Amino acid sequence: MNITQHTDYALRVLMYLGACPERRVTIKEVAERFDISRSHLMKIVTELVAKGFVDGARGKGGGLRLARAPSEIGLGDVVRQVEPSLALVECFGTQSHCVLDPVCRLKGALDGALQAFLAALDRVSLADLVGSDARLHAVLGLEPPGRQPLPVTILRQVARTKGR
Amino acid sequence: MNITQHTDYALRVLMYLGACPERRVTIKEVAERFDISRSHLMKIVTELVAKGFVDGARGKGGGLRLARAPSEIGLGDVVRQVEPSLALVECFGTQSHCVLDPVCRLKGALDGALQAFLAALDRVSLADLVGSDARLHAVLGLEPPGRQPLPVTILRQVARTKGR
DNA sequence: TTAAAAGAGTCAAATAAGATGAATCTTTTT
DNA sequence: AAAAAGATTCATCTTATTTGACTCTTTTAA
Repeated sequence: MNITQHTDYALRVLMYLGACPERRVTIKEVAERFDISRSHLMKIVTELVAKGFVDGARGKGGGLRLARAPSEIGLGDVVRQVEPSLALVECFGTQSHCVLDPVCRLKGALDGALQAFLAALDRVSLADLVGSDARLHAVLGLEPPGRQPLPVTILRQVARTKGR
Repeated sequence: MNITQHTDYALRVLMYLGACPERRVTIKEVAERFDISRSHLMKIVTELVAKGFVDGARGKGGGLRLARAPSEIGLGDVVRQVEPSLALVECFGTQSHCVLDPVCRLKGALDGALQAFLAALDRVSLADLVGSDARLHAVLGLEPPGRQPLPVTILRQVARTKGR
């Protein structure tokens, strides 16, 4: 059982944006920081924009920022909307092929567990993940909140050393 | 997010066995009833035997039966032991490649949700799934509890009509 | 008004996990 | 001994996911 990297990265992008509330962040910057391809990350971001989590601006000086306050972004919402499928087993779909289906209580049990899973995530917001201290900034190589823009050239060098 | 069919079938096999406490059931019979290949199902059963959920007997007159009472088999246990991986995201493993890892609270949130998921399953036993009524027997085409052995020839005919 | 920055979209390919089944081996009972 | 039944091994097929190149569109700043 796992969630897709797609969803995983979506959550991490939101964390990155939550850590930089004072400016717009470009996809390129995030891609280099996380060391993944820009094209790949683009799809994730595009979806986050479409689903209303992120506000994207085009053109020179554009970039990304959270569309809502971090405290208003629940992890459960993100997972529900971004994860491609929450059908734990085949029979969650419309037509099951299993002979047990008509009387099966397994489906109900699994669905209950799934709801418990999502409910646990609902209790956590992006604000909880980002926190108020500067540790996240430090790890991301960002300035403390309220300082100058990011020195992109340095980030590029960091990315180069791993080569991708 | 999904659990593997492997785990799904493991649970269904246990349900089948739970519905037939009075006799040993062969893998072939279960495979035909669920319309999946014997070889495939074999691996699932072998694992259930190795993990102590099922008691398998070889030789003529052999077959499968539950190794414990249905009320003593919790769904959480089964999922924990049978599902190949419960690492929701990459960073659950030993070495994460994510820059956020040292300060990441996402991992904790996801793990909390996973524990809630498993805890919900812990509250359900195989006995809860099988129930005391005859509905499961009916769907499986089995005799009501305490009657003669299953007419295998009929089951074979049923399986043939779908061809596999 | 034009060039550059940046996001959006399309397409195809590479991976890897999972699912599948054939063939053979081993054990046990009649 | 023979048949029944589970155990093991091996190879292949399938599919979701991951990946990234290439091109298009929008928008801002000079």
